[in-house]
Amino acid sequence: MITIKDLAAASGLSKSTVSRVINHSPNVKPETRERVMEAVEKLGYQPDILARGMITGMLPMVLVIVGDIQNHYFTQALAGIETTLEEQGFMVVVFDSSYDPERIVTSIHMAKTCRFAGIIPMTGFGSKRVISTLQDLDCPVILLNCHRDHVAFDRIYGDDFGAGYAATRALLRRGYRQIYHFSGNSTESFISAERERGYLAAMKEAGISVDGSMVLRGDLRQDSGARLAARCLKSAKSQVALCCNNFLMCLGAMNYAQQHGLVMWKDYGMAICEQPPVFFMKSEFIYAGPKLREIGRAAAQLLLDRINHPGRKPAVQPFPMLDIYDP
Amino acid sequence: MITIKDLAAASGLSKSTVSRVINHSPNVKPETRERVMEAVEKLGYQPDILARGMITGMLPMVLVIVGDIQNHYFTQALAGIETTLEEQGFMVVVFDSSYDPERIVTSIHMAKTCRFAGIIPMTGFGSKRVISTLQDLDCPVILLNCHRDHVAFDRIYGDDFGAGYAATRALLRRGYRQIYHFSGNSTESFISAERERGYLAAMKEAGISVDGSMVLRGDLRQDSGARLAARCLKSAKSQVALCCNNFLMCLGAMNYAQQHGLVMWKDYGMAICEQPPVFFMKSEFIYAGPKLREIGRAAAQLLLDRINHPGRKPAVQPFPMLDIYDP
DNA sequence: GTGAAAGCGCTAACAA
DNA sequence: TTGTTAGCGCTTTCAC
Repeated sequence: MITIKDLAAASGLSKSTVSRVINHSPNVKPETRERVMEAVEKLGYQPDILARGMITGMLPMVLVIVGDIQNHYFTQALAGIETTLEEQGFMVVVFDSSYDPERIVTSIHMAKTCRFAGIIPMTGFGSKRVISTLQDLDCPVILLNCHRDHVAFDRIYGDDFGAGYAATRALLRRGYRQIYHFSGNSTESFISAERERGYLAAMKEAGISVDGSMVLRGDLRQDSGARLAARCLKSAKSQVALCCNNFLMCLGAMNYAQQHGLVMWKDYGMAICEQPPVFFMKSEFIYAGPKLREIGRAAAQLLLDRINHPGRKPAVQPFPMLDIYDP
Repeated sequence: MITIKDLAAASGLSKSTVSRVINHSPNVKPETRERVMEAVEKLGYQPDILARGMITGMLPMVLVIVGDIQNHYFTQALAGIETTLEEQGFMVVVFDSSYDPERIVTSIHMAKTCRFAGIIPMTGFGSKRVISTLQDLDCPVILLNCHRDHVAFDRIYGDDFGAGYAATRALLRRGYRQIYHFSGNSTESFISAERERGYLAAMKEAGISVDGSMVLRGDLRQDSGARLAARCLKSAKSQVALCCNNFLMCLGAMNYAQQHGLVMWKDYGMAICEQPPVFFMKSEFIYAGPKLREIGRAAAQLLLDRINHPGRKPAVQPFPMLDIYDP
C-alpha cells in the first residue's frame, strides 16, 4: 500500500506538505503541488480513509436503519439517500433491523465506535432506548419519517396527511361516495395515522359523514387487505371504492377482487396512500404518496448540511412533494 | 469517549493488559481479568473499531455491490447476507451500482482504502476493469451469481438451469405443450441464458421440438413482457403457457392478460424461473428459482470462511437449493 | 502474567 | 511556504 511517506520520498518533500496537497490546502506553491501530484499519479496513491478517520474523528460513512430491506418503501428512499451521499464521497451502511429496537441500539453503538459521519433512522421509534442511545451520541442524526415530536433531532417527514387526502379526493372526483379506508393500527404507526387523518379530512370536506364502519383496521399486510376486501366487496356494488393505507393491503384487496371476478373501475374503485413499487407505478389504481426517492435525497442533503454545520438547532423539515397518479 | 487508557487508569493496570483482556487472550490471571471487566462495565467502554482496524488491517465491514437496490432479486439476497454477517459482528455496506462498471470500480477502491474485510459483488461483470480492480485487491471476494469462469475468485451461484427446467416441467406436467419462453438477451446475462437452457432441456426431454419462434427475446423488463404476451396470447388458446425468464416480464405479461380478459390457468398458463418478491410468493403462478435469501446466507458464510482462512485456492460453489412453487 | 515502547497512516498544531 | 513533532486508540513485539 502506498502511503504519504512513499509520496514524500518520491517527491523529496515532507509528509506534511504531501498531506497539504492531498487535502487541497491553499498554502502550497503550485510547483510543489505539481511535484506531489506527479508522484500520486506515478505510484497510484490512494489515501487511507481509516487513518484519516482516526484523526478527523469521522469516517465518511452513514448508517441507514431500515425496518425491512425487502420493503419497497425503504429501498426507494434508500436509492435517493445513496445517490446523494455517494456524490459527496460517503458510503451507506444499511442496517435491516426487522423493526427490533434492541438490534437498532446495537447498530447505533457500532456506528459510534466506527465514528460514522451520521445516522439516518427510518424506523424503530417506539423504543425509549433507541432515542436515548441516539441522544448520547454526539453524531448528526436525521430522523426520516419517524415521529415528529422528537425535538432533540433533525427530522424530515413526508406529507402523509396530504397523501391520504389526495388519494381520497381522487376517488371522490370520480363520483365515489362509499369509500372505505383500510388502515393500520393507528396508535402504532404515526404515518399510517396521518394517512387516515387525510382520508377523514377529505370525506368531511365532501360532506360525507364517516361512521366507524368505514375505517377498517388491518395490520398493513397483504392478508389483512384481502380479509378486509371480503367485508366490503362481497355485495359488489359498483359505487364502492377502497382507499388503502398502504400498498400491501391494496395488493391483498386486488387479489381478492380478481379471484372473485371483480374488475377495477367497473366493480370497485381503488386508491393507495403511498407510492407503490416501481413496477406498479402507472398501473390501473390511483395512488398518492410522498416521493420516496426524493425524500431520501432530501434527508441525505440535510445530513450533509448538519455534518458541515454542526451545532445548529435541530429542526423539523416537512417534505411536501407528493407523487399523485390518477389515470 | 472511554479508551483503554481510561480502563488502565481505573483498574491500576497497563494498557497492554487491558488490551489482552478485551481480546480474550488466555495469558491473563482470572483475577486481573475481572478487575478489568469491572472497569469496562463501570465506564461503559466500547472498543474503537477504527483504531483496531488500523492495526489489524481490517474493518469488520463488507461491501455488497448490487445492480439496483429496488430490485427484489438483490434485496432478498441482501437480507440473507446481512443476517449472516451481522451475527458475526460485521456490517454491510450496500452499493447500488446502477449496473455501471465505472462506479463499481470506484466503490471497490473505496472498500480497499477503508480496509474492508471483504467484497461480495452481485453484478457488473461485463467489465474487464472491474475484474482487474478486484484482482489487484488482496481482499476476500465472493462473486455471487456472476459469471462462473472468473477462476481467480471464489464464487457461488444458484441453479438457474434447474430453475428454468423445473418451471417448464411444472407446465408440462399440467399438460401444456405449447410453452413459450420469454427470455432476455442471452449473450448479456449469464443467468438469463442458464434459465433458457433449462427450458430448452425440459422441452427436449418431453419430446417437444422447439423452433426459434418459441423463444421470445425481451429486455427482462415489464414492458417487454407485455409486448411479448401480445404476440402469444392474442388468439387466446387455452393450451398456451408462458415460461418467463424473470418476474418483471411475467408481471408485464399478466397485466396484458388481465387487460384482455384472459384468466390464468383458464386461458393460459404461467411459470417464472426465479423467486418473485415476497408479496407475490404463493400467488397463482408457478415459480422455480434459487432460494435467494439462502444463497445470500451461503455467500456470506463463504466470505467469513475466506476471512478466517486466507490463502485457500478460489473455488466454485454451486448452490443447488431451489424454491419450487406449483400451486 | 504483566508492562513499556513502537507504530499503523494520517492530520494538525507549532516552528522555521 | 515548508518541515518537525506529537498524537488519534489500539495491537503487538519484546523485555521483565
